[in-house]
Amino acid sequence: MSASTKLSTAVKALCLIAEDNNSPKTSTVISTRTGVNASKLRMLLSMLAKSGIVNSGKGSKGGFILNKDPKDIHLQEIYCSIEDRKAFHLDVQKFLGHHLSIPVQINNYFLDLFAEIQVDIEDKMKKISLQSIIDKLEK
Amino acid sequence: MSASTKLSTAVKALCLIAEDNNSPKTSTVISTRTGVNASKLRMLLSMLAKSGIVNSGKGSKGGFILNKDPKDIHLQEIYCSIEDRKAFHLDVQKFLGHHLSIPVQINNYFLDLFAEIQVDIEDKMKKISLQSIIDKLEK
DNA sequence: CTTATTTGTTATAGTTACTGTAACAAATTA
DNA sequence: TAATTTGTTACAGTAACTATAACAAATAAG
Repeated sequence: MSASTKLSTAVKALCLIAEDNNSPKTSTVISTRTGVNASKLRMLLSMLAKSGIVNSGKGSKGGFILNKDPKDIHLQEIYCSIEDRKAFHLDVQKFLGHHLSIPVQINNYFLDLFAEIQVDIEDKMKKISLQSIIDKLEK
Repeated sequence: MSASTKLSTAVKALCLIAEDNNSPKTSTVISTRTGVNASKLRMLLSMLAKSGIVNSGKGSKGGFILNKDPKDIHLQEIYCSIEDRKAFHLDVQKFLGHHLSIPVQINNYFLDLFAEIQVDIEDKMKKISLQSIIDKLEK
């Protein structure tokens, strides 16, 4: 599952949970509504639980609820919870040349550039709250 | 080869070609200096040739030369020449629900967001010329 | 206490995608 | 005619991803 698919899947799940935050939603219910496998959802949601975005409960009254107001949940936060890998997978090919060779210097140049792009993307995502996405859906 | 690896590899090749644009450089020579397989370089460079960034010549005096001033070659142009796939591979998972279901709406939301990010990245790349990269190497 | 439910995590089998290389026709030069 | 080099296709090997299954641990209910 790519970083961007994970992100959109997580947001789908969070929107469904937000519909009624009084009754926990199980991974099975979310799976039925989103078409995403329940195991996979549990993997994503357990990561969101670890970073305090949702609460999870086991057993017959178990499931997932939001642990924060949707106004206070931002895309960047969700993204960082579910994605270890730096960035949207912007990489360069390693080359074992000496320090001042062109390939090595270009690698460093692009590592810097891709890091900058990553920051830009995360800044953009910091400005987007879960609530703002929910508002757009209700239109 | 990921989009970003392709891009940095192409720039490496172009920088080496730019060193002396009077004598064409063969894929074998560029391969030796970059550590990238010659066949793969030919694939990349043939795409750059199709979009007019380099000229290629076959035979014993053949090889690749730049077809433009490095000041007039921009990263975005290089990127678009070598990459069919839209963007840095930002995707969402398809879901066959009805038109107004949350998963479908979220998919559309993220497709728009990722398209916006793609435009941001390309705008950034439009401002970077091959010459500006070469200048940084000579420092 | 036992049974049912649900998360959290690991494992697994099947498939897809990527990687590096080879191979060779077509074009060019000598 | 022979040597060189691009441009393109093919291919085998490997790595990565996908979807699902499986099950221990925790919780709730009867």
